[in-house]
Amino acid sequence: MVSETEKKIFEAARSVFMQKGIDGARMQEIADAAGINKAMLHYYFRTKEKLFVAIVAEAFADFFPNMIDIALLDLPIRDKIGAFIDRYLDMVGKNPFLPHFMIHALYRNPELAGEVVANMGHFPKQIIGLIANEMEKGTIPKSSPQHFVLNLVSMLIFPIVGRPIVQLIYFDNDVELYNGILKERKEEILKTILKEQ
Amino acid sequence: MVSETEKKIFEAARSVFMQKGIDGARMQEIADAAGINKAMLHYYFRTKEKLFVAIVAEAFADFFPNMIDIALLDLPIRDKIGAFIDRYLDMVGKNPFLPHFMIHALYRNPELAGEVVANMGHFPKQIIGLIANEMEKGTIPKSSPQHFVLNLVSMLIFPIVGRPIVQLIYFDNDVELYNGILKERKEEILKTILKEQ
DNA sequence: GTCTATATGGCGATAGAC
DNA sequence: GTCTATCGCCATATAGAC
Repeated sequence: MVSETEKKIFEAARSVFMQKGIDGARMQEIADAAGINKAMLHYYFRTKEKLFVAIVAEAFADFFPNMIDIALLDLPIRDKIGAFIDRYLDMVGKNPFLPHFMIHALYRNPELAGEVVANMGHFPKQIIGLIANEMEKGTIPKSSPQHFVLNLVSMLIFPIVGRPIVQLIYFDNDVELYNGILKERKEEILKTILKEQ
Repeated sequence: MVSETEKKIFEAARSVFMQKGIDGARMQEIADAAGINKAMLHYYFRTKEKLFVAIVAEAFADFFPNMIDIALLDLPIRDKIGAFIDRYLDMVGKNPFLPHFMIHALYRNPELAGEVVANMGHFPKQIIGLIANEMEKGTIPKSSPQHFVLNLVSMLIFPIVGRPIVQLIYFDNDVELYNGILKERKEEILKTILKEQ
């Protein structure tokens, strides 16, 4: 049983930690966002770090199941990869801070690897196996399944996490222009990894 | 004229800020790493923020000239892109924290965009122009030069900045295995963006 | 469970002797 | 220029009334 107060704290903490990380976040800011006082944060979560770990664990626990069930869809591989891209961009639309948060959290807190692994199930093996299978069938270009997946997620995620710098350097910090580029990414990624001319 | 002490402070600050960011860094830690006391940091740089901005500006000011002169080499485009990849991986070898630092610094401090732009010269336009030119010549597959460059830097940089999470999820946190993967990236990236089967 | 008030320590920054 | 000592503040965390 989870109280209303605990839920409000959790939502506020998610918002603040996602945007500022554990170092940049302030317990007072989380309390304000939750509409309660600082003492309640410690009553429910004891320490700032425990609260942060809970948010990280939730983020990863939500992420993998949300991505993996696409592998189960009965679709041609091109559509399946397209759905994978759509799903990711949809998650990012709902929470623009998620990609940077996941990367930065594990970058600065590698000791949280255990929390992450506990929540990812068979996600990686399923994805790699799926790709290897399609390569055998000849429906996608034969190469290393690991590199294929790495290429896919790189071209999908980097334009998001690197947005502030890429948008600035290559697109004069033009937000609308960059939004347009992002809309074109799906087709561009598919054409590139499937090596369509 | 820059004193020895100032140099030592700068090197220590670079090391600490690169690894921990401005929020995670402590002036005391920088002073210890420099082998001097906290008061000297403020004597030379007045505030933590000014010191941080100086480090960010230096990082970007070093980066672009180091990457752009490859465009001037008289090489076939495949070799030129290969040299671009080599140069980047070489920089990362010397400073593994650089990619994440550059992205995170601008992510959390977008107001530093001005510092960055001031130091990047004509880097972006030169790169895009070079690619557009090669597409006209037909030496690389015709598409959008912007997406081509975005694909290239994505496949190059994401496996570095996302290393903690990618290595964990797809490679069981096996450091040696992941080092091997990174060594294969150059050929893999070239084959993918040039759409070689 | 929820609040106010406070303990406790660490932070960036400065004063001032040398 | 370099140091020690310290200021003033703000952070996390707790005590204790209700």
